[in-house]
Amino acid sequence: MSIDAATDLQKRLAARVVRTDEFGTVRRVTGVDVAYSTVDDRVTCAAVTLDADTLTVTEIATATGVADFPYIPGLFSFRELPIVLEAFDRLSVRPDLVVCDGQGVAHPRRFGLASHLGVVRDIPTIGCAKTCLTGDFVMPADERGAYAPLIDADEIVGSALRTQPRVKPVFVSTGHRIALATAREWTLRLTPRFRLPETTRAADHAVRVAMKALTG
DNA sequence: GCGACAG
DNA sequence: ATCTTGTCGC
Repeated sequence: MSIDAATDLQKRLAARVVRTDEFGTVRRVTGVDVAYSTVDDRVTCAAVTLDADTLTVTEIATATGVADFPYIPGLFSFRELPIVLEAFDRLSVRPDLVVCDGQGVAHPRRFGLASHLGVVRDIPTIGCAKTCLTGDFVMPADERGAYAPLIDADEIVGSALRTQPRVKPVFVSTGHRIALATAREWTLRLTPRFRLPETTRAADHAVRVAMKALTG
């Protein structure tokens, strides 16, 4: 896939993103994360499902492959989505919500990894990134739950959300089938103790374990 | 042209 | 993303 073709595809698929709540009771929430090998060109993804009430792990699925698309800011999903889909599709139970380690519509063409995954699998997704890709924001107050709008081209595309006091905010945005305010609520619900959502932490941990099993 | 730039 | 030990704190 060429840069131009990927960009064109994003523009077309971005029109399918739904930014309002379109889901019922959330019983299971899945986190996905990808890790890169240092010894070869393989990438591994872990999709870890948690019980939404207890935040305990109920299922782990992993997949390993080769990343053929380069890392280009703005075209990130073309690099990670293939392996993410492989791991996600191995889950025996379809989750009600997915949290991605990356942006949703807080993206130059409003189509980050979370939106891409949400649209191609038609599932509610949240983008929760550790750093900002595009847009401007003022630093939210230093208290859990404080947030500031992330604005790009005069449009609110996400929120800089403080999940814990004295830590940097995370960048939350609609992935697919969820409103921004609801995405913030779920992010807070998933961060009772740490900066990042338990889903992301569980996926990060699982992918490291899987990666180490391949390497040593 | 210059600076910015998810993981 | 990854290269990377110890160390501070609950």
